[in-house]
Formats: sequence, structure tokens, C-alpha cells
Amino acid sequence: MSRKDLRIVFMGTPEFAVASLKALIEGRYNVVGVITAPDKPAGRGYRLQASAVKEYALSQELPVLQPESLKNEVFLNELRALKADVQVVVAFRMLPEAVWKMPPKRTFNLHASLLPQYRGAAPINWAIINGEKETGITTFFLSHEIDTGEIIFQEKIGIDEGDNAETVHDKLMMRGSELVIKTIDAIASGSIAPKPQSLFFGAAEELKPAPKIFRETCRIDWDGSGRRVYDFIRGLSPYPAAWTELQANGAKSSIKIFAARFIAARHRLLPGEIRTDNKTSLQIAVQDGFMDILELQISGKKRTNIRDFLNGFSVESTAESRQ
RNA sequence: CGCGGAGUGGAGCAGUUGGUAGCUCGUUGGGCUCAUAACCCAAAGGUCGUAGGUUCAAGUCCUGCCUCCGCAA
Repeated sequence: MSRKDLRIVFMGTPEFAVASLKALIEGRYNVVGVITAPDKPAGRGYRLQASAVKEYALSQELPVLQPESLKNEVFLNELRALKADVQVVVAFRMLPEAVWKMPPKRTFNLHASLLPQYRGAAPINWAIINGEKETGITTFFLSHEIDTGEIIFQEKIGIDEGDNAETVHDKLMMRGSELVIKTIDAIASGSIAPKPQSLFFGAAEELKPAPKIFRETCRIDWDGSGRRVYDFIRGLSPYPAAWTELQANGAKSSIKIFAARFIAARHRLLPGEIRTDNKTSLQIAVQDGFMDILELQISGKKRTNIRDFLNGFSVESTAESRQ
């Protein structure tokens, strides 16, 4: 069948998924339905908020389903009624077998890592945090265990020294949407040869997971090398952002750190001790030097560069008592 | 009505028990210097998010509205 005749149901929630849906729509593929998360109270005031995918789908006048439960019979019937040939899943949630087994040409997922590495909810962040030099994108058919199905296509993408979670996210999102198209085309033409994930890693290799990230995960542990702390900060920047606490204008506040650079140096400070001229620089000690904070945000205020921050805030230098 | 913080000269912040506003930086002019994002001197620039209220008098107390941010999801 022609690739444009293929009836496609798209499932996804955040911004990352929008790029793929958009690529399908702009490529004039036959997207017959979009499944996304229900509007949820979120943000300050708990206002009801639609997902990024929903907003885009509505702007394109695509039929949208927002089931509370993916096992609900009513939903399953609605889904069946769409008569999908294939289902595309990008950054959605775990699907019950009844859903992913439905379409004749199966259901595939776009995952933001080089599977089998970084299975889980936060592959982009963890790849950077772990100091990887490259990561990538993978399309694979869904199976029972999460992120373990047979791989259709995979593509490597480099992580540069100056990259952070945002830049890598954007790269993967764009290339990912191309991979989705490529995968759809291959499925339509019947020219796919999915391979089990076991063929993608050597026996000696260890599998690194990418679990969901919580606030406590984002607290900076200064007792590490500058290399590790640097990767940690950029791996979480700008969202959800690495944070620490310090004394500013006489009060203890938590600050998010968006950008920092490592300065190698020998010193006798304890990890986490601060030295600052309260004017242009704020440096926090790590094992083998200092992290020079460049961009940060104190709670209740806006994100600023270090100079602006120090113009108004006076930070206690915990390093002066010692030398 | 989920909890909390904030809106003050171009920027980041102070402002005590209410009496028309201050700091750091920047800007402009001048000086010093081989030089500088360094230093010195001087100046310009705000009526304090917005609407209303209390008061002899409000940035500073009360109410509504707008915007931003942290937590939480």
C-alpha cells in the first residue's frame, strides 16, 4: 500500500512528540487519530493544562482522544474504530498489550537513546549526566517489557562539550521526527528487518538505566570531580535544573544552576564551600577545583547571569575562614 | 479556591515602628594609567505593577486585578 494510505494513530504527550506528529502531518501522512494525556491540573494554581501534543493536534483539527485509562473498554472501542494500520508512540506512557497489539502493522516507539542503553523516562538527561560523548534515537516495536522491543532503526548523535539537556533534546527531537518518517515509510513498503536488542550490546557492556528524575535527584553533590559536577549541571539544564543551597542576603535559599564552568585548581576547601568577590564571580569548590557559576536562579526570582545576581545579592563566602 | 515568594530609576537588589526613596552595577562627562571588564571624581535617570480604600501623610496598612518565579503535579 502507498505510504500515504497507511492509517496512522499517533500517541504522545510533550513537546518532544510534537515534532514527530508535525513531520507526519506536514508530510501529508494519513494521521487518523491522536492519543494524548488528559488535561491535568498543573502549574501554579493547578489550572487545567492541555498537553503540547493536544494543542498541536487541535490546531490541525485532528481527532483527539484523552483516555484516563488505556485499558478502559470505551477507549479501546474508540481506538479500534480508528482502524489504524500502525500506531506511533513518542514520549507517551506505558501501553497495555491490548493497545499495542491492535494494529496489523504493529506499534512502534521513538526512544531518545541508543537502546538498549538508557531505557526509561529520562534518557537524554542521564546520558549527559553520565558524561556520554554520544547518544541517539531508536525506533522499535513495542513488546511486553518497557523499551525492550525489536529495533527498527537507530541513529547516533553526538553530545558536544557545550551541550546541555535542552540542546540535546532539540537535536534528538528533530532527528527523531525524521526517523519516525523513515520508519513509517519502511513499514509501508514492507522493507523492515527488526532486530532484537540483544544484538546491540556486547556481553561486557553494562546497561545504564534512565529512571525518572525527581527533585532530590537534582541536588548537586559537590563532593565529586569537576567533570562529574559539570556533566550533572548541564545534564539537568534547563529542566528540571540542578540545585543547591546557599546563604544570600542573610537567608538560606535554594538556587538552580543552569550553567557553570569548571576551573581546575588545587585548594584546601571542602567540597561545596564558596568563594566569591560578591561582584563578578561565585565559585563553589569541588574535589579538583572550582565550579564557576555562570547562570542561576534563586527561588522567587528570575534566571540571571552571575553578575546581575551578585549586584543585588550578597553571598556569604564560606571559604574565607579557611585558606 | 493546593502551598509559598516577587513586581521600586537601564540591570540586580535594600527600604526599619507609614512622613515623597537608597545600594551595587550600568550609562554619560571628566581624571588617572603603557593598558584594562581596574581605580578616582561628577552627572543624568525612579513617585515605587495596576485600580481603589484607610490616613494630615503610604513604596511601607487593607481590598480587587494583571504579570513573573519557587514548591507541588
